[in-house]
Amino acid sequence: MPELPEVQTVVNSLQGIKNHTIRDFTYNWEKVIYNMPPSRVKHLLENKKIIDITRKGKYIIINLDNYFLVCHLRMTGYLYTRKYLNKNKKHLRCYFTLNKHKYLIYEDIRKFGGFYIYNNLNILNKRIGIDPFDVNFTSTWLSKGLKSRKRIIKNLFLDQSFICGLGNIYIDEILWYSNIKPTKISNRITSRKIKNLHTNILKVLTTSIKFHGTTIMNFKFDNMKTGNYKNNLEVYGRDNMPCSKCNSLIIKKKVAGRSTHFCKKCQN
DNA sequence: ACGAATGTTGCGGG
DNA sequence: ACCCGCAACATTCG
Repeated sequence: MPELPEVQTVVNSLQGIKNHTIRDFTYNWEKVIYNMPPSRVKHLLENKKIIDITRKGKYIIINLDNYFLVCHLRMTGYLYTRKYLNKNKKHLRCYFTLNKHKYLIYEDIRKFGGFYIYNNLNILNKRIGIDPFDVNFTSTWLSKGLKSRKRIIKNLFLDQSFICGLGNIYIDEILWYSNIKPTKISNRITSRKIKNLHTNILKVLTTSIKFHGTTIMNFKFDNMKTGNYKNNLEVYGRDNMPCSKCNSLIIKKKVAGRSTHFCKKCQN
């Protein structure tokens, strides 16, 4: 569920804990920290100050001075801060007790998400590709990237080591705006279309951030708020409904093992 | 009622 | 290089 706009929405909603200090860590699910046993975390992060909260791709990065607390929400993770803690929440997986009587709380229905704790961001930066809001993400960069590969465009965009932050929903939307069919091979997309594609990536993501992302089923931020970009969706979830450009019906079929929505007439 | 599908990622294998 | 299938897990949909 959470793709770049949703993750950015969460990051924005967490800015209030900047300059707070971690006092304690409590967990009730053993695998909530991907890269170490959670029993070590309390000692490691105690009294660490939150310098800032940023994002790369779909990763939330909490800078703790000499440590980085990195969170990935996967499908159903909720990360939020509250003044009070409800320990009875069914899907509460862990929480950080901060000073000033605040909590940083992590819930996750499906238990796919969780945290990494790193000394630096080398591993993360090596694993994931360019973020669409990175200044180096230009249409020239995109053009080189697409033309040097022969990959189905939907697969390529799902590959976070190429571009990070796009997922199933926004890829379908972006390709529709760009008149590119999801199965198009990357090196056969014309330069003119690539230029337009680059613009549409930024446009769709920026607009969605303005609407606090898309809530289809599970996405929530700041404990219970939902995103409103859903009303702007042109193809995702609109199979058998008319394309707003040409009126023919939106198709849904599996591409890259994922449900993919597109207009047969507009996208080629 | 039960199998399929759900937005993600990382892995092994072809 | 690249793609596929699957696993991690809980809930909802048809």
